[in-house]
Amino acid sequence: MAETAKALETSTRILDAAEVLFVEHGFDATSMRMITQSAGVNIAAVNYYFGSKDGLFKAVFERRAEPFARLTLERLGELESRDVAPNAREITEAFVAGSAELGRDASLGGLLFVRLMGRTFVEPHPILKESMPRRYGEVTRRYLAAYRRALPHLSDQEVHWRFHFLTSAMFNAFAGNNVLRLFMDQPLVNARDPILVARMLLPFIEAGLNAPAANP
Amino acid sequence: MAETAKALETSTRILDAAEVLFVEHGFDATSMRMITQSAGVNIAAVNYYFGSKDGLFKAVFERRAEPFARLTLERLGELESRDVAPNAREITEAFVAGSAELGRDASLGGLLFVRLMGRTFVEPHPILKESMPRRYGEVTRRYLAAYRRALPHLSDQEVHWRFHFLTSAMFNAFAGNNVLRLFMDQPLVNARDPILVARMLLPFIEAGLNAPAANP
DNA sequence: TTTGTTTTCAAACATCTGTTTGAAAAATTA
DNA sequence: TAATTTTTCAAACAGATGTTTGAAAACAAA
Repeated sequence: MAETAKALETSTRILDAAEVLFVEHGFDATSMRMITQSAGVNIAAVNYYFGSKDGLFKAVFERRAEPFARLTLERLGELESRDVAPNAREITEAFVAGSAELGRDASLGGLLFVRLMGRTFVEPHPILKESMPRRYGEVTRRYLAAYRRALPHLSDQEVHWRFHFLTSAMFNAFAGNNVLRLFMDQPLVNARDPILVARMLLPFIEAGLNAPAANP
Repeated sequence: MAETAKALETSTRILDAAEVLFVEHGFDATSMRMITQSAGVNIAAVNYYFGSKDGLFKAVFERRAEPFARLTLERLGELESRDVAPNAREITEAFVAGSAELGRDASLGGLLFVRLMGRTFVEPHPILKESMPRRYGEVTRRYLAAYRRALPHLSDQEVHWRFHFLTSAMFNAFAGNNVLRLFMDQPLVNARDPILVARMLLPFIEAGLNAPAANP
């Protein structure tokens, strides 16, 4: 199945609709009927093309996973092919640029995938347990190694901690998961424009990474 | 209703069970039957004491909201009553200390509430729209003002952005929402111990806050 | 066209959802 | 004690959930 042009168009419409709804409402709060209605297809189509709702979720993720991994690895590769070793700022720029690029190009899923990532950290769906490390293991390992070289004053452990912090800040920022939006009536900052977010984010992260070690 | 000792004990058992389950599975994926079964009470008890599932969620939040707001405001108040103006590190310590304290004291909800907060940024429940700004508006305003004074080289806007970044990193760190946990098979960093998290977090955030402005 | 495959569709499936009911039990008040 | 209120409980409620069915429609290959 899913070989003809017709089938491809239908399954794509389902993926597009599901992506938006999963990001907006989360996995559990998004029903099959919401998805199929939004996609303009029959309810049975989801099970026909993706087997189950879980299968659809996985497919939604898989479609964006490769471009994202490719983009971030490409940027890092360019950096490391130079003759001078990249510093923390440049490595971060490569990573952020990949995300921002993804966020700008609608054909790559736009900001939706970044937001979906942000959700997934908080509520990881069991079905991704296996595919995520396979897809992003290399990305993570290579960025961690690059940071390690750029930050010789930090231990392995502490480099991992800081990567944890920077990705949290980054994904939430791109997703617009703003504390202020929740805590204040008129938040001053509520933008999701990837360019603006990246510009605000970079000085913060660069300084945070270069900070002295916590361990004495 | 909810005046006798018996009623108080029952409603507390419901709140405790619901808190754990909401944090673990989220609002939608947690059913009434899961909650009442875990609490050892009849299904109807939730509607009897809290009116509805939404009402229960609000009650779960409200129970922890006041102690958290009080703790963070107390720490800031102590700082500002000194004769020297606090710097960014000290202000952050006050904020983080409040969260860590909450995380350590089980009677205050332990880490559960911090994790629930983390979830709420990503999937804000409509029922909190009104109560959150009322509860945390003052906390946010006072911390933002303190940061503003401690970071005169930053605009209002940029202070807000950095507060956004620091809270994202903080809540995710305390909640253990680790990118590495999702991306790698054997994450080096997976601790949720508030003391350790706070020690790793502080140098990163302090440096990030003090970083030069992004705007030229 | 005829044959075979792929795709759509309305309807029904069993199961789970949050909520309500009305009576029994327990606790409190008089 | 008896009268009254508060709290529990099993059962049922209407509606939504993901999934399956089997036939009709659309398409492709012969």
